[in-house]
Amino acid sequence: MPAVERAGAADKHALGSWLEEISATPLGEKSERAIWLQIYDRMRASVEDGQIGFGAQLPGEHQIADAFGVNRITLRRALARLQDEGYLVARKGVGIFVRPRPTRYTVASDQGFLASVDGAVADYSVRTLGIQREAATVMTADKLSISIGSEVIRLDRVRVWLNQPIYRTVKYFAAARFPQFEPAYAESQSVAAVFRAHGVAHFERVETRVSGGFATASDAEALDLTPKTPVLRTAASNVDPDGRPIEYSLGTWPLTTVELVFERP
Amino acid sequence: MPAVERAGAADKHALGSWLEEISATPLGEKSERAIWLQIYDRMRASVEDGQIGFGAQLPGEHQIADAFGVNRITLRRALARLQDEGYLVARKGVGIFVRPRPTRYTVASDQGFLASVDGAVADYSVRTLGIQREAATVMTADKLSISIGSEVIRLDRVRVWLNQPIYRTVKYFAAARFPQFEPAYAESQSVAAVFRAHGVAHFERVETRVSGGFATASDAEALDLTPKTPVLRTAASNVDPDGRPIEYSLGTWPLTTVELVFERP
DNA sequence: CAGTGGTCTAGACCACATG
DNA sequence: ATGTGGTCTAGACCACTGG
Repeated sequence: MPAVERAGAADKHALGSWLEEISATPLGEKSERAIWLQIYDRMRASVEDGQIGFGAQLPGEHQIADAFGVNRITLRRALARLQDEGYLVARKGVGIFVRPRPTRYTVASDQGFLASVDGAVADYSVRTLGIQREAATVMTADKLSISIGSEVIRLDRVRVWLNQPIYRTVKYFAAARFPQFEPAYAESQSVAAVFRAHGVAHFERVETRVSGGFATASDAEALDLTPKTPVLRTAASNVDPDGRPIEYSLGTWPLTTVELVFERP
Repeated sequence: MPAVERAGAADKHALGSWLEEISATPLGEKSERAIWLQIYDRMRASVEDGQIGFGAQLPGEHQIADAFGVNRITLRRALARLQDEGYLVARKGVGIFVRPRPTRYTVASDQGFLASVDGAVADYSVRTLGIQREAATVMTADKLSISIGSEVIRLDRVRVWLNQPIYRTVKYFAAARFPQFEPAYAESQSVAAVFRAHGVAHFERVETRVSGGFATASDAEALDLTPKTPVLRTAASNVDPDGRPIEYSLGTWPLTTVELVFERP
């Protein structure tokens, strides 16, 4: 299911003219700039200028390739790059869609999410993808200071901005520490509320690690991205006032749509 | 010029057998895993196991494709991914080389570089790519709290580990603040020493921003990467004890070879 | 079922670096 | 002059999704 409803039939007509417009001017010599890069330039500008709306479905690849007078493979290189940058999503068997993305998105990683966000708080929400109990792996056991195999709660969520997924987090908690996790979370959809319900009034982020990688299939599904697209990954640990770890959180962000800010307090 | 001298003629023979080995077992059904991914798996494992040494030149693309019995384009998808991950570098007109890369590389971004590094300090060094004076742009003027167009010093460097570039930084300083920058830097190759020579004994990092992008041509040259490969970018500001900005630093890191650590002090 | 994107082949020409 | 990687074409079949 698309994060944003796809454009209706009325927009389909508009897309025909969009394709005509964008492919009207002949492409330049390939010696100056590779053909696929020229197509990339035009399509990117077209998306950024809003000539084609968020959520709209593009014409088929064959059709676009024909309009530009290039081979489909050549066109696909341009599309691949636009997908890497989060402008487009390809859904196999369905089509290619314009992916809503902020031109730039800034979040201070050592604060709570809503406190650090630019713009209206009302535009943001959270979508819970899953919550389940499982056995602690070597990594989660280490990060939560519990024994391997003991029960952990795994919470899979996506932050949403204007109906568009911004980033995904998979959070781990020691089940023994939060026996009422599920009901408390169901009420509020808030981890901080679950903490409060268990007597943890404050918590603090002690460490954040940032690395890069490529979107897994589940990343792609959660973030409305094409699989294997490059992403930013974060790993963060939160501790309670006594310094005991209470949360280990893994984040995945589309590579080029976010800027993480770390400030010295 | 390669960062690591390429393997000599003796290794060329070894590479012939490397190719025979890696392509000996027939590829599986493409329905199970895409052919290019199967080739990617094998080549990556081969590089990680050290079956092919750092700096060695691979056989030509046509030759590798023939050995696997696949089309060159199919092979190139595997190579592209390996380049994205920093395992290989392609040099147009020359060949493809195994790129030395640490399996994982951890650096605490709010400390000095050498203080934060894993392993022997002696293995690390810095290579200065350029140092020049230019007019402050809107961005650098803002970050250094100086007026647009006033003189700034631009220092372009690469951090090197075991002869292999790890990351690139482009640093900006207000020229008025450091009149003796070039001679002081020439002596020590150290920015901290330049600061000390101008009476700045201590400085502090106040902010680091992390984002993602793709290697520019100069990034690729400095880091020994294939152009357009995904990278991590950092932007950091350092201030003197009075809180005045003295350095603005832009870093570029191969996407998957580094982990940045931000700790709460 | 028809249409989509994903993969693969078999060629070809080019710009580039090196000997 | 030769060999390299970079680009592009013209086909083809597949798996998947939706009506």
